[in-house]
Amino acid sequence: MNDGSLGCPLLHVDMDAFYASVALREHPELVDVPVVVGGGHRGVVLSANYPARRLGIRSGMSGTEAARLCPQAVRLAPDFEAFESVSRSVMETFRQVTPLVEAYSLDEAFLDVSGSRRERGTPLQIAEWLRARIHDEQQITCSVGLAASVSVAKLASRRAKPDGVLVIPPERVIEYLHPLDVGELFGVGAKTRARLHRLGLETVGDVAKIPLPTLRQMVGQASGLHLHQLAWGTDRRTLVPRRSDDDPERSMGAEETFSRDTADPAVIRRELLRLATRVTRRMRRAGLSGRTVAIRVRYSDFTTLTRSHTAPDPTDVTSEVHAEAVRLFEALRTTRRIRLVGVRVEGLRPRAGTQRQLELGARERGWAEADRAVDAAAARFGGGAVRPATLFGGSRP
DNA sequence: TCTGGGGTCCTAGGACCC
DNA sequence: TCTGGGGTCCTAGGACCC
Repeated sequence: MNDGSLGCPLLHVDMDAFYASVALREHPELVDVPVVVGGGHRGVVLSANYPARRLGIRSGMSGTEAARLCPQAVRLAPDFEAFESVSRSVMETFRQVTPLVEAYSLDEAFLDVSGSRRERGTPLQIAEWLRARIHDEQQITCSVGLAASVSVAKLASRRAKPDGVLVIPPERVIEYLHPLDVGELFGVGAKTRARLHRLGLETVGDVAKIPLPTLRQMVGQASGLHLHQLAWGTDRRTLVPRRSDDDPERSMGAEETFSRDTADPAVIRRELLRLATRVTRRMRRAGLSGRTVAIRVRYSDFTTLTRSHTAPDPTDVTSEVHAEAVRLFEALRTTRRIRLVGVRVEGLRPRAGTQRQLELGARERGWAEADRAVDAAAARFGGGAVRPATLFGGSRP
């Protein structure tokens, strides 16, 4: 059977208004009214259902603006445990079709079904089967783009939304791509789009016609080549089936916007401790440690800076990461009001067994043991059960 | 009382090494 | 008395993605 999808074995599956759709399963009476997930005090909209979108509400928009556009919209708090649980189930459904699944985010995945034809049919048949399964099992809809390359499949799913499928066969890629605005390309955001427009390049076709060396001069070596390939639909990006132990996360971080800006060093140190605790706990759970500690500081005027320090040895010890974060912060010698702080550990690698433990002095070994005890207690009694003493009693900033 | 939180990758300059 | 020239690491910033 040839339904036109045989040359398009790469699928991009994208859940429609994912967080809102999952949240609405618990509130069927709200499906036809505008609903927004997130967007509380100082927050942004994480997801909006289609009635809300029709009023101009978009994810990423500030809650204030969403409320202005639609004061009567119902606001629901995000339930990430529910989102993650639905996401895991959906990814499992994908893996029934092919092991080549890249879980790109909670609500998106790339699938390579080139090896599934004999058992499962054409790519288009597979796409429709998946859409039906997900709808039956999860009561949410998704859209699927099919193409010969990852980036074109990604564009196709966007065009298929909501609740649709779009096949872009290889011989139609150019005619499909070239009239699009450059900003539609995967990887071209607002800044690059504006820059390209200023250079007279408005459509994908405009970019395609520029000689590669000229393009590279305009936007840099790597982005130039990438952009050129995207514009011709020839990018060679392949699926990354799943991060494994050989390919761990490269960094882990946590950050938080204060409910009110603060210049109080004690409040900031305490927040750095909360964040360091969160980050290192996740690192230890994943068996990772890292040498570089970075902090991020956003002032009330939204200017943002980062400072980092790389130590000779990796660590996953809360007190060490916190101490470095405080050192970096104090080196700023700032008295300005601060909106957000963040802590991130970079250069993560699998923890080298007990090797470092043997080299540690008694004091450090003590901290590492204390962390493990805290982790164990947190695992039994919940994340908030055991905290450093300085986190008790202090009112949340 | 505009503007979250989690990430990845690239660039550019300086240090340092061979 | 030669404005070499790679390569890697570190730091800071920026763009982008969901």
